[in-house]
This record gives sequence, structure tokens and C-alpha cells, in this order.
Amino acid sequence: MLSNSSKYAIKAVLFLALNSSEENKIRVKEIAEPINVPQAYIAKLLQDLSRENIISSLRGPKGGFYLTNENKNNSILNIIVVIDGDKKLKACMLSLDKCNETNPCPLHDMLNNSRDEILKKLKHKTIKDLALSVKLGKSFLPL
Amino acid sequence: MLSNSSKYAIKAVLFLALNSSEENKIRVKEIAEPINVPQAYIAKLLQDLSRENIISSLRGPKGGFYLTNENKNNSILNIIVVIDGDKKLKACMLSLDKCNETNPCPLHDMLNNSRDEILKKLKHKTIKDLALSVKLGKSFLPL
DNA sequence: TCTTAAATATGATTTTTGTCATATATTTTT
DNA sequence: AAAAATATATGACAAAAATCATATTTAAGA
Repeated sequence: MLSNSSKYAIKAVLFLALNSSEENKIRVKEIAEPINVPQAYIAKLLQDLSRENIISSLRGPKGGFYLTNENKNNSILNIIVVIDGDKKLKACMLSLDKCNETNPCPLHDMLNNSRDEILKKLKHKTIKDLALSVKLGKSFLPL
Repeated sequence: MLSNSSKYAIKAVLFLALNSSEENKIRVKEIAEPINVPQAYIAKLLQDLSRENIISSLRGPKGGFYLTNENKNNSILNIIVVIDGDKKLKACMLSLDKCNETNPCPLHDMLNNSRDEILKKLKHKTIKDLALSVKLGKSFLPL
């Protein structure tokens, strides 16, 4: 469902949401360790996210990654789509292209309500929402 | 969530449920084409399933794969576990090992109800159930 | 008992995903 | 203007998943 890369990316963005700001940028090496992802790997993912404006970055001394308020309004789904593309998530559970709502395959028929719920949540929950959930003690780290 | 291999396996078993019986065994080459999976690949998966008694088989002329009534009572989850193992399905959405019900990570908190629903359905729906759903016109093929 | 038709076992190859390394571009500080 | 610290771009390498190939075993039928 989610690739490893997506999971890493979500962890990194969440970390940025909780620890960074425009005034407080964070370097790759400072992200990699607390979220338990190899530095070179998370660097590449962060670059992908930055290119697609999911996160912000600045090079040079005093540079680093950070989230603007606008960035924080991105949905979790956006992160996943940037990293994994959108095919995997939208596809039928058996990857049948002839399968759809009016002509559901057996698995589709059985699982799609729950699946659509997940998709809807991923689409509507923002980075900000998740960060808030942590701050309120509804959910927990570490990553 | 489901590997390609699992999807193929489910398709094959469903095909057997609808078309085979102890008296009417089906050869690999007769399965591969209608479910759109390369023959050599589905052969290997069928062997895995056979070894774990999810499906039945007989070698030699007049041999082939088939489902007994007992086979048909297997859950869909059983197929997946044989092919993919059980780690992937049970793992937290962010693959955090410190994440659990009482200490949920943000994604866990957000998605786990739906996820558990899916798991429950996979565990309780049998091959027979799905085949019936097709026969009753509730869901559709082809695979 | 021999031949043939099937599954089975094993492993080789290819593709995709994940990981690592290095050279380049940009920004800040001196 | 030069030096240093950072992200960026690119691509090499490794591991895992998917695919393909081949030799072996088993059962049926002549």
C-alpha cells in the first residue's frame, strides 16, 4: 500500500512539522537520525518533496529544510503521490483494469468501502492535523 | 498492501473455485491464460499454495490443480499469508515497531480502524464466499 | 513395463525498489 | 571576493520482487 519511501517521507515531513519553521531550518543530518532513516536516502526524498513544493528548503550555510504554513496545509496523500505516484493507491485491489464501481471484482466488492475510507482520510488530513494530534497527546512519536 | 504475487494467487484460487472440482482438475496452462498471469510464474505460486494445503493437486496425466470443499473454506487471508508472509499485513502503517494500540503513531491513530476492518474481512471471507458472490451476480470477473 | 503428461524443485535472469556516493550549485560569512 | 556550509543533481550499487527456464518426480494409460 505504502512504499518504504513514502513512509520515510511522511516521517520526515512530520518531523519538520513539529520541529522546523521558516526561522528554524533543519539540516538533513539533523533529520535522518531521529527518524531512523539513512541520511543519503532521506536527502533524496526531501529533494523530491522540495521540488514539488511539499516542503521548503534553502541552500548554503544557515540553510536546511522547513515547512511554511502553506506547506503544512498539504494532505498526507500529496506526500504519497509525490513519492509513489498515484497509480498504486487508485488501483483496484486485484489490479484489474476492468474493475470499477458498477462492475466490481470480488475483492473490490468486499473491501472497497474500507479502502475508500482510508483514501478519503489521507486526502483530507493535513500535515498540520497530524502534528496537532501529536501535540495534543492523541498520538505519539518517536519515529 | 498486497504484493503482485498475492493478487495473482487470489485470482488463481478464485478461478479454481469457479471452474475446478475433484473430478475436474485444471492444468497450469489452462489457468494462466484466463487470469492473465505468465504460466511459469503462476505455476510457482500454485505450488506454494499446494504445499500449504490451500489448494490440491495431482501429478501426471489427468493431473492438475483443484479445490476440495475443505480447500474452499480457507480464508482469503490464508492465501495472502502463504504468499507474502504475515508481517506486512500486521505491521503499523509507518512500520514503527514501537507503535501499538495504546501508543499509536499519527498514521496509526488515523487509519487503523479502516485497516482492521479490511483485515477482519480478509480473515472471515472464504474462497467459497467469494465464488458465491460471483455466482449470485454480486461481483464480476474476468480476472 | 514403457511412454507420456502433468506437477515439483531449484535456481537463473530481469526489473523494481531501496541505498549510497560524488560532483555541482547556491547562499552566508568573513 | 573567497571560503565554507548547505541543498541539488546524477548516477552507481545492492537487495528484493517478479519473471522465466530446466531438470526431476509422479501418475495414467498403452
